Amino acid sequence: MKSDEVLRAAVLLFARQGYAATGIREIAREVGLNSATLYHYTNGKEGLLVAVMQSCLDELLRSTDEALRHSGDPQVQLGRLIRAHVGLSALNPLSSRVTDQAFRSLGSANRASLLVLRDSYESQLGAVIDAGARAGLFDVADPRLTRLAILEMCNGVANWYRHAGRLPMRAVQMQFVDFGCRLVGAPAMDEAELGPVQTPHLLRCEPYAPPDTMEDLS
Amino acid sequence: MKSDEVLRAAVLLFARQGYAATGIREIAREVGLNSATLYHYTNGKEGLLVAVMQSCLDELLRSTDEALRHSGDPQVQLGRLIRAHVGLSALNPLSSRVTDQAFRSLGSANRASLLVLRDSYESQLGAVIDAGARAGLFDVADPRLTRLAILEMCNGVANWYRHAGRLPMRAVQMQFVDFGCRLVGAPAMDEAELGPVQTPHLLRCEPYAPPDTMEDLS
Amino acid sequence: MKSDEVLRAAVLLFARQGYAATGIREIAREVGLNSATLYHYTNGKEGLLVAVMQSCLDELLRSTDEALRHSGDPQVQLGRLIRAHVGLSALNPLSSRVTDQAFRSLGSANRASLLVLRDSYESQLGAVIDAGARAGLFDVADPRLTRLAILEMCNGVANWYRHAGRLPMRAVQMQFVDFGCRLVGAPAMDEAELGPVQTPHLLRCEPYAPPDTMEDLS
Amino acid sequence: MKSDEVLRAAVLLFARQGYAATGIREIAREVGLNSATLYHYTNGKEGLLVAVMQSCLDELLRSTDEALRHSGDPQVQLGRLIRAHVGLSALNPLSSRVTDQAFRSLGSANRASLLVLRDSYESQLGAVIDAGARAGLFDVADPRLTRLAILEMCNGVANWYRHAGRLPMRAVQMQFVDFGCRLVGAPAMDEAELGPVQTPHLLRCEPYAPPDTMEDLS
DNA sequence: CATGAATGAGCGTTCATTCAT
DNA sequence: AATGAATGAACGCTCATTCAT
Repeated sequence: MKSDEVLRAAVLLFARQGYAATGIREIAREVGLNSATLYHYTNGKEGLLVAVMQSCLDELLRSTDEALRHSGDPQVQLGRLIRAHVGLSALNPLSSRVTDQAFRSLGSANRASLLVLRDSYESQLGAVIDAGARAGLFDVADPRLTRLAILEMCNGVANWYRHAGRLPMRAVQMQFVDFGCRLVGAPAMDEAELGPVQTPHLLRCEPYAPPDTMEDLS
Repeated sequence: MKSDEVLRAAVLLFARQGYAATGIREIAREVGLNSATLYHYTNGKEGLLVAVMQSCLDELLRSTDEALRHSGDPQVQLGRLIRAHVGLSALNPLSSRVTDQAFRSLGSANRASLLVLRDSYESQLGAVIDAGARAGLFDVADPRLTRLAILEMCNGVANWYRHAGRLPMRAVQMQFVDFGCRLVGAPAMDEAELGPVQTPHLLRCEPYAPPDTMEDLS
Repeated sequence: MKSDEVLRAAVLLFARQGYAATGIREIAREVGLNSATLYHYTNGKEGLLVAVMQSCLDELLRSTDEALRHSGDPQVQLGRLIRAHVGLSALNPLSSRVTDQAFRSLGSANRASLLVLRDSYESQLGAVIDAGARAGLFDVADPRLTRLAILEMCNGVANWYRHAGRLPMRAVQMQFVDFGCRLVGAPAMDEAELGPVQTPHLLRCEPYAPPDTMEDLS
Repeated sequence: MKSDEVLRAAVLLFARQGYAATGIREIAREVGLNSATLYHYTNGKEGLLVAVMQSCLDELLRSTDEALRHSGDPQVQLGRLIRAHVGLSALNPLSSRVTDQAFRSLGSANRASLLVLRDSYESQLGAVIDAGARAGLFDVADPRLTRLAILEMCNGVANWYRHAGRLPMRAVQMQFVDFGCRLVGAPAMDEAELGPVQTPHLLRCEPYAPPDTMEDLS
């Protein structure tokens, strides 16, 4: 669909240059449209950003639900949470990056409603860590700090992961699950213990970015 | 000095709104100057950004040197590296944040020269991890991934640390040293083993941001 | 007919917001059409305006003819002219308002041809006043100024008359006939002397505007 | 002053083409400025309009005060009110025209505050008519209608009066005072009875419009 | 040291209109 | 009869920067 093409072009440019530094004429040019035509497919520049962040956060929450539903064991939950988060970020690095960095570019109404989604995710992660700590399964000195460290570590994946990279996504996911276990002081887990694989969804707003154009992402 | 006031105002606004979304009139207004006058103190908007990033990266490299010089033991080096990095980020969260996020706003010449500094830091961190791994002191499956995880985790500090926060800086530093040890699979260290305290420098470009104005940083 | 619906929507919006401030998409939306479809029913935006002004001025001239034909007495003619003009404006306030104010929005060709109609009306009014003055029936110091005063007074009716108002149209008409007589220094007339009632026509372009939506007309 | 030049250019174009149909680049070109420079002298397009309407309505109210203060006799008050209003409109026809027609182009905040001024004027006129009627000095069948007729008649002056016209302003003023007396059924007054001459002020926003450029005002 | 004035370029957005379907 | 798609032009406005004073 054309409107997805527009979305993908927007994400590509937002990720490369930042939201504020990207013009809608630039986005339009990328998909071969006049800038006016772009308004048939979108609700304007902020509308594009909202669409991206919305679908990215929706998917994050959806996969979070699925991750937590599988087991009541905090360590399994933590592992599945990280695997899902990393999978989403690795499969959709540009959308994830934009979602992470562009809150401040939103108008206050949109910012508020999207922050609700992000906060919901973060507090679910926090709850899992707290539960593991209380149950004596985790060895954490400061659960809040641990949560922040894990979060930044996982969010960071979008900053460097490239599809054409050295490691397949599955390996990166499992490495990060291991990082998570280490950070909470829990024993290592193998893939079998995590339960059924969660396949991350490719978002309709995620552009295909040829590897060489991504050099300058940061 | 007046030019430092300007620098601090710029950092404050860049951190809050992003470089592209901040106008130089806005910066000038913050320090009670006409926007034209500002050009007596600076080299323009990008000049301000370069000055901030330069001094932040310089200080990061300086403290890195100091950290590595103290001991040849990879674990001590890693701990001191993290302690310095976290200290710098916590004491100068706004400058650190700007430095981390604004590479893409630089012209290509400035970007290239500043990336050299950042890459130098990152490769020194990488070298320490590799050394620890080769020496059998660390238990790392993929040194490169480990380096990235540690980096993002430390960089992330600038996104949430507040001076008026729950934990004193020293506690946060030691927590992150512990996170680093866990990630590389090394035993925990206490403060004594790290050697003489490294006092992070307060950058001349770091603004004092009243805690309540920082709520909306992300 | 659908094309009349379009016309009425246009008049409503032109009267409320002005011609230049009204978009054709807005007009189309009002009648539930796509803006492109609207071009099947009209000759574009200016075409709509021309149609409105044309029919309003045509009707003004038609009722003028009828008014003058009935009697040769300048006072009766003046009274019938005013009664007709006020009746037309009161029954079609929105169309009249648009017709009065939108000459400047016309292209030069259309403006010229429609100004001919308006000038024709105004000079017929002027002729009646001149005739009454010459015949000693009127007491006017400056016929031209008197004509202008009467004209503006009558045109003004469209600015404030509302169907749901305090006074019925007939009463307003007779009041203004009286105003006219006073301005030319002629004795008052009662409705009988004016001859057969002239029933103003409801223009096909006159929209029905619910009284509460008309509060903000000026 | 340059900002007055800008104001005058704006009034000229607003009067000729209407507010909505006038671009700020057009205004800027008229005074030989870049459209951006215009923002050093003004608060933008609506700011220009507000300045014009404000000063016009202020002056109307100021002269109204002066007119009413001189005498308690309703007929003298009415005469002085009309003389002042017509004088203001004749000396500043373009500003008056814009002020009369552009309420609907204002944002709601500005519209509300300026409507207060206009309503204040209109109700003072209404009060004078009511007083004359109650005192038996006037012979009015419907004071409200009479007020509207006088208002439209006076406002209309700005639509046709030209400085280079046939009649000097003073003559037009006295003619309209006479019209007013006739409309309220009061005896004619000569200039002496009206009390000291009120000299209307030339507004700083009133442009000098060469007579030939004003042909197309309506 | 400081500023008001100035500008070309560009911003996000809307415009009236056309045309293939 | 109706519309989605498309566009060049223009909208009001802000930008970083320069320069004479």
